Amino acid sequence: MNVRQKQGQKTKQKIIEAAIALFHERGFNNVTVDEIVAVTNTSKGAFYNHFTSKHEVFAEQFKQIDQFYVEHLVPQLDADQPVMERLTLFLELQMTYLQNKIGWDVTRTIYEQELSTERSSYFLDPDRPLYDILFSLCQEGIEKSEFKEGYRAHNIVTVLIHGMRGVLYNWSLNRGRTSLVDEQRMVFRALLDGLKTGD
Amino acid sequence: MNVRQKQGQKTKQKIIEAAIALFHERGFNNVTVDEIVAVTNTSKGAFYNHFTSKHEVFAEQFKQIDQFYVEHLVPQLDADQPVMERLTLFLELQMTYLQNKIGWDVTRTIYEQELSTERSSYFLDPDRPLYDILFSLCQEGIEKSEFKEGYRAHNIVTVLIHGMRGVLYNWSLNRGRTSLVDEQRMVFRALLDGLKTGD
DNA sequence: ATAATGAAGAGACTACGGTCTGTATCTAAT
DNA sequence: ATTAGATACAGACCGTAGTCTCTTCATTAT
Repeated sequence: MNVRQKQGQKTKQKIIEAAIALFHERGFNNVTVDEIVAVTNTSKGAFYNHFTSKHEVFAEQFKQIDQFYVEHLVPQLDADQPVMERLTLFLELQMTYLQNKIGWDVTRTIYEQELSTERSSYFLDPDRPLYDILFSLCQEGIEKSEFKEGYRAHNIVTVLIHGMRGVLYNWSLNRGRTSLVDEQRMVFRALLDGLKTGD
Repeated sequence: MNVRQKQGQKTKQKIIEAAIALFHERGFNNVTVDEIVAVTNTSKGAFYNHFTSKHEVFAEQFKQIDQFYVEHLVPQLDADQPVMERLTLFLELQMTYLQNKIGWDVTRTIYEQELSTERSSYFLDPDRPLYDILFSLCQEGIEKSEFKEGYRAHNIVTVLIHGMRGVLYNWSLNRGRTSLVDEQRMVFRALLDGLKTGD
């Protein structure tokens, strides 16, 4: 990385940090791009050279979310446990993390952005790590006959993703006034009960 | 209603009809308020006198959705059938209606608006007819022991709403490329299976 | 009949996300 | 060493949602 690129990355990082701090402080919608470039002593030109939109600054911390799942949540899952137990634990840990570390405003902003923008969507990216995590768990679950007959791993993942979306959308809609962890528990208890083999 | 109010309502209606037509024609984001007031020979003043935002013009047709549920879907439910059957049918009819008559762009716009605006939210309005429909069905289901022990009607409604939100959000996100009806079937089969009494 | 009130509406104006053009400077090819 | 190209950045500019002020005129009170 040469001098020029290094300078660019420094500016980009400076903007990210200032923006995230401001968003956290006063909420995404109450922070303007003009303000971000003002406090960082940069310019619109610099900002839009590094990001395609104000929303995209979020993508930075968003990518860290899946990273966190892979690095800190998956290792907590005990491979000796049934897949169902592991799924339940994963969902519990995931939602706890989102509720306590990420917060509803960031979640809301991401959910809003994904709907509004024509640009590339992270939710629709099939290579998203979250999908791999769920897929391999579901695959294993099917092999061990923990799921009802007739389900393909892909279908179960779809169902689970729908559940997550519903729970997270609703939590965002309620501006964090509901308990994400409690609602998640209620929804996925029913969902997983409906998916598992009746014995 | 005096002359003045009558004139006001006439203007409002004119704006609604023109706006809905334009939205339907070219998509919500590609229609500007300036354009709407131009084709209706009105003004920004008139527009914002009747609506608090461009999004709100949608609310008009949105209210018709619940109206439709009450007037056309609920009557199709056979009270002799088990509640579970009726719920399944209701969801099927609901999603078919949304897919074929309302469309993903309108749905997407509503879902986006509900997240973005600080203003009054229709989704959060406890008096929304949809909630009554679901609540009374669930209440009856509990009385007839069709649901697992321990569930309150209120909880089941919450779970169902989460399911709907997830399915509809995802469908909007995919810009109608997935089959809402099929995905709904998959999700709610699992969900209702998990809620019903195991016998 | 006259005056006061206040809603419906017109349209200039503001705020802000995003674009466009221009400039300085680093890098790479000759 | 010189030159051509690329890129980080500055900041003027644009488009559009939403606001503010002002006018008009139906309605109501006196």
